[in-house]
Amino acid sequence: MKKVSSVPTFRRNTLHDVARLAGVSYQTVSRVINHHPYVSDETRERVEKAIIELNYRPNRAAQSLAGAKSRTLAMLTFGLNNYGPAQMMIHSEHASRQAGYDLIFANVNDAKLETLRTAIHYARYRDVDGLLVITPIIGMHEEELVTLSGDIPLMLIGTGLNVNAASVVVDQYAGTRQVTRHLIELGHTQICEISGPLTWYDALERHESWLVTMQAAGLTPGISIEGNWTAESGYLAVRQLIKQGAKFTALVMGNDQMALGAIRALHEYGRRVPEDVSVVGFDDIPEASFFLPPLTTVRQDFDTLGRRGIESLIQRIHQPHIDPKQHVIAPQLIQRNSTAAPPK
Amino acid sequence: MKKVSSVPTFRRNTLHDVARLAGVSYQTVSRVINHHPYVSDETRERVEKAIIELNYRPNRAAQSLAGAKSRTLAMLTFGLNNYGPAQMMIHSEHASRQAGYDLIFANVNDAKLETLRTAIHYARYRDVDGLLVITPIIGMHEEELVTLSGDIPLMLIGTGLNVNAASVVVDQYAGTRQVTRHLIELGHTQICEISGPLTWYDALERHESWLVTMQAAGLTPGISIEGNWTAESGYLAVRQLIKQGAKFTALVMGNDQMALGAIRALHEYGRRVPEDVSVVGFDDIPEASFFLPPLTTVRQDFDTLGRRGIESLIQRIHQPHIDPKQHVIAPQLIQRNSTAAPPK
DNA sequence: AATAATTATGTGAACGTTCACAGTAACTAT
DNA sequence: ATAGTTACTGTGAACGTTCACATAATTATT
Repeated sequence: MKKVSSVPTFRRNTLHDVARLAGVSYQTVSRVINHHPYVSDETRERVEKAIIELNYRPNRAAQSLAGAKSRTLAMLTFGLNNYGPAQMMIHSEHASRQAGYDLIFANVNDAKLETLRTAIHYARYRDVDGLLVITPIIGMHEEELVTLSGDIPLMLIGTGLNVNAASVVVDQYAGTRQVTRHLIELGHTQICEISGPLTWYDALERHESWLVTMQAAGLTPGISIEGNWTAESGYLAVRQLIKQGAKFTALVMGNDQMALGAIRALHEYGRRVPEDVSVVGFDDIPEASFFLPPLTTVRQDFDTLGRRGIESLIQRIHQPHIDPKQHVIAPQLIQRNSTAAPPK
Repeated sequence: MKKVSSVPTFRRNTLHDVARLAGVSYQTVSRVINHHPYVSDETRERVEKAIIELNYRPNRAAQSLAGAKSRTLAMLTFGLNNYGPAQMMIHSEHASRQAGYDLIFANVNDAKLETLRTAIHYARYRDVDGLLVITPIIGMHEEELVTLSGDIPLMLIGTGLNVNAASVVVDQYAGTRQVTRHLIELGHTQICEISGPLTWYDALERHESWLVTMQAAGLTPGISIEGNWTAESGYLAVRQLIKQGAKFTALVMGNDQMALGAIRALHEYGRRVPEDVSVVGFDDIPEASFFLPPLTTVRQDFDTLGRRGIESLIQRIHQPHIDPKQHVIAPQLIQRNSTAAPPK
């Protein structure tokens, strides 16, 4: 004899069930759900009671099919392996759910137009109400994204400053300016930089900011080497710097991981941080304060970035006619012990 | 005069459009999409051509509403701030999409039954085909989850060993056994442990494994302190250990971040790693090889964990009658330079 | 050769919701 | 009193798909 499943079959309650219990029509229930005006207080209360009693929740598929909002947002992510994008995603999910929206993800592995086109097309068929795209690298076809998304409200996160689209970004210039000035004020004049990959907005903007800040202070920028965000690339770059006999008393690193690699390389060559060389990072990952020594860095508030992105997107959904605006978030210098005055 | 939007309205192609172009009924198109038998090769080809020409993609909402599979999986995550859960999520997303499923996320902030009930209820209304739940902590009500999920195939990730449900886990016992034996073989006899929070399976199993391995080698386990996965907790715990005069030549840390904190604490007290004290971590985060010194640790393959989770879930969807099975993934000892023979 | 089984295609209904419209009752202004 | 609003509620159709069933064409079986 076959074993019969004892799992109770899930009976979905519908508008009609609620309507029956409340003694109204299904349409009235729909109105209550969607906060329409023109429902009497008395009726609303009765319906709300029935909704709670039946533990009713609207079927998203039906809502979506009936031409209403799908209450779903799509997020296209790029570079999820990196701390920044991953953090943005986590915080976006949170903000999204809090606002009553579902969030579906699609991670994009390259920035080819065709890949993006497919991803957006997919989102359209999903009937999403809005689109959040993490565009950290240059050449992610921002203009085409705007075109492709068509009538779906679009929001970019972590894109370049002054990109002409609705977006939320951190002011990388300001971050690097602060940290570079900090080094200059300590008395450093020989400052090298190991940047992130210059195909990334963040890296390019930090690099430019470092150059500009140095020049504004009347200093000659030291050597700059391009890394790839990993600790290893920071390690290798600093070794290279030392091998080729570069003179420096401070290093501006592309991010915290690269700073970690730099510290290790310096250690191997017997250069103490911060006594011989000052090192600064970027991001303020949770571990940064436990490096040897604790790292001076720039905090990017990914929490705010993700949350603001979602909030602005939802606002755009409700008020599509307001002109796209770029929200700029200020980063914050975090002084710890990896920076000090240069040796005499 | 009102400005007219120049955005071309997105005209969704439907089954009927494809049917018209191919000269068949909509039902036949549906059959082709769903790989039903009983479609002649000639017809199938014609329909497939029409699908490509119109760039047709089925509307998920309609499919879902019509009672078919939704081709959507839901993932309930817990502790996304931690490296492990975040990695699992990223890799699950990837595997999921590769298999043609959408993945929606819901992060759960506590393990209360009520919270879980809400999350699952939500997934049910979403008509998901399967449910993937990250259950890293003890008391996440695994049995209730099985009940609550009812007829929706359920898969747990990162839960306890020997939990009686379909699941994918890493063998934490084996990991800690390897790393502890490694220390013992180097000659250490005084080994302390700073564990992760013992409400987590991973932490508890590693703790037990450390105890058992020590005893099996005829050694008395040193002091054990409970931390909370953060570098800070590792730092504080080691300071406490030193202050209370504990004798140890090796430390088994709950994870890599905690190991980082431990190294810093030891450094502050002038104890060298590994000459005076050996330190081991767990996870093998990307930065681990750039710690000072590079960290000996245990690699957990989160890639495989996430991918296997999705694959097994999809398999369960297709073959629901196969008994739930626990997949165990072996971790791997990674020897670097934070371990050495104890001082004489 | 007739019947049954298999293959191939089509038709109507249903899923659970919103939209457009049609009412009715109550209140306001003439 | 009468028409004109305004507030509230209800009815039928539609969204794009799959399911259950019906039918037509072909092949297998007796």
